[in-house]
Amino acid sequence: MTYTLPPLNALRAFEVAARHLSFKLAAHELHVTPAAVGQQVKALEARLGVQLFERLHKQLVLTAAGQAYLPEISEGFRRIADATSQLKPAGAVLLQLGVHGSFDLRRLELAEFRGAHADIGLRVLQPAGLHELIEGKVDLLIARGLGHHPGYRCERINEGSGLGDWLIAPEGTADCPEIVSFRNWLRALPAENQLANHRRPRLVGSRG
DNA sequence: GTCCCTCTGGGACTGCTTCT
DNA sequence: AGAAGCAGTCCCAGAGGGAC
Repeated sequence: MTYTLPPLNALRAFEVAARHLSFKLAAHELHVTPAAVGQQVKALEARLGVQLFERLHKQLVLTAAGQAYLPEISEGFRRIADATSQLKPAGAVLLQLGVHGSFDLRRLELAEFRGAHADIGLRVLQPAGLHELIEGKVDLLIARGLGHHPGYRCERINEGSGLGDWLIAPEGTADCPEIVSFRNWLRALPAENQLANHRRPRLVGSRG
């Protein structure tokens, strides 16, 4: 069977730009310039013969065609990501976690995570910050004092503590299975673990 | 002046085709 | 099978337009 497909790079540019409704933010996520994203989208529109965005002043708006197209394309990319992660042998999926310098890794009980998720290879880089995340040196980041950042999904780790540790992942990969697994693992940790960094760790031993 | 998108020209890279 | 040439693609920098 032969598939009639538009360029996948152009589809990806469309998907990200549609999520952000901004070429600039899309470019930030894809690590290219806004001009590159704009060209990809324009080329896609030309190829399809359908206008996907309405260009307003300082704002992108999805046309009806774009709105109809986006969920299908997003679902397609999600399926590809899922299929790829299922295809890889155990441990072949490498999740690179960046952690700010004052974070106590013993809070995370990483050895237990590795034991529970043998299919995910976990590598920790400390210290690491947003710079490492933007450069792609890490896949997700535990950062302090970075509540919101365009193009990235930011979630509080220690909810209600009043202290500022955040889990940050690029919007485009925030729903990847391995990142979802780690996020769920983090949420399932006991509250004392999540707060231990700021009280002083009382976990026995270092298993990280 | 600032912000965001578009356009243009050019360099770098990729992949296909042809030749040995 | 491997090397070389070439065309197409991709992306960037910089300039410009338009609205605030």
